[in-house]
Amino acid sequence: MKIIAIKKSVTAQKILDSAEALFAESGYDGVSLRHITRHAGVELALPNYYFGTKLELFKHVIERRSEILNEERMSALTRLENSASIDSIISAFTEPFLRRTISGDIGWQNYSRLVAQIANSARWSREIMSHEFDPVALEFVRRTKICFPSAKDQDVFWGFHFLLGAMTLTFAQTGRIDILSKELCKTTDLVGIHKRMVPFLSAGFSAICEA
Amino acid sequence: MKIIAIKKSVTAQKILDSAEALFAESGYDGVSLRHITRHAGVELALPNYYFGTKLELFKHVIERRSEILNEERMSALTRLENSASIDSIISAFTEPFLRRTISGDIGWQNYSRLVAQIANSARWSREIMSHEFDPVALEFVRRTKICFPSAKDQDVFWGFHFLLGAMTLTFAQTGRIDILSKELCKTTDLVGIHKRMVPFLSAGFSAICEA
DNA sequence: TATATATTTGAACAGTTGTTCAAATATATA
DNA sequence: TATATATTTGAACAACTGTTCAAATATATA
Repeated sequence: MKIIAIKKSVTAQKILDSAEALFAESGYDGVSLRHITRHAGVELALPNYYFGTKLELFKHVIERRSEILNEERMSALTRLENSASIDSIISAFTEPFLRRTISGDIGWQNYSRLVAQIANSARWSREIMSHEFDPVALEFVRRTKICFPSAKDQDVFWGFHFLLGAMTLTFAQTGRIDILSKELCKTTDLVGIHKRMVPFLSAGFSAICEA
Repeated sequence: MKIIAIKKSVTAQKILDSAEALFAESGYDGVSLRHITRHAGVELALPNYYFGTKLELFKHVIERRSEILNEERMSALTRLENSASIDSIISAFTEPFLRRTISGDIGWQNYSRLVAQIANSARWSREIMSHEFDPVALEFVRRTKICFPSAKDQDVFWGFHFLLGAMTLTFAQTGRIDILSKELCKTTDLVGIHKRMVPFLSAGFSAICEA
């Protein structure tokens, strides 16, 4: 089965959509191929026909949108001028994810929740996150170093790490903050959150990267 | 089975330890009762005897250490003077976790990884995180509000949210940052990370909570 | 020591798991 | 239209799942 065929097959896309939604809700092991095929309205044998094993299906789910996200982030980063502020560098990294997630596309919302789980899992983080997202992450680090010429490399890497933690939990949309704040804060208000997140992270970077 | 009996039974503790280690590695659905009992060297029926269902066992694993953590955080927060800085408030919240995790106790390291996954999972976050950790979180918010009198409640809640994301990913110890930074940064160097994390988060809070 | 309670054992239950495959059907090619 | 390729079907496989329980054993109590 070639990639071109998968992209064109509506059956393959239905399987990916259902798998994405269910994996986002219950994780890799919490979902069976029968759950996925029932949800997608297709036969049990079809995931194997298009994607191979369950694990390969899982990786296809991740890759389908990481390709898009990587392109958008990379082009946003390279579009910055050399003297770009830390605010604009952070935004270049976080905004593509924000735009996709708030677009109303339920698929991107599921994907966000799924990535949050993967990023915080020892089992998946190295295997999937590193493989999918490290090249763009390194470009982010490179641009941030230019912004803070006196910063040590480690400071920038740890800054990125804190950014990633804050960002993934935000896009995970767990709803916990809604309960904690007695509905004062809404998990779904991603635009409002983003307006606070970028200044929060910018100040954090400045604090540890400026000598 | 009474709680007192569970705490005294070495079998019950062996089951909790094994469950904790395996759940941390592979999540709730990635681990079977047979994995747990084999790992613990006990019979399959014993988790049911001591804890009931698999889900109840899972919750016992979480509660065992959340009780300790909550007490230590709460007493660290109440020990602060009224004019405490944001640095000291954040430290009061994050240090107990740090101390336990770096103590060398592998159980606490497993617990940290497990909590990170739960906090970023839509399925578990509301059910478990809110129930276990919200009272202390609200005390953290209350103290932070005193620190920033002009801050809106929402700003403080979102600050806490970003803190939680950065902290959980840190204690998750996924090892991804080691790969990204080509071993320049070490996931296991929690003391070094904490020294950067507190200033990072303090500056973030100040940025969004000061008028 | 005799009796009551607590714990452990080993097996069984029905249902679910990922994966495979030959046969059937649909679609494209010549 | 005849032939080749792509896709779908429905069933089967062995292994694994959480839960239950009566019987066996160990421990405490009187």
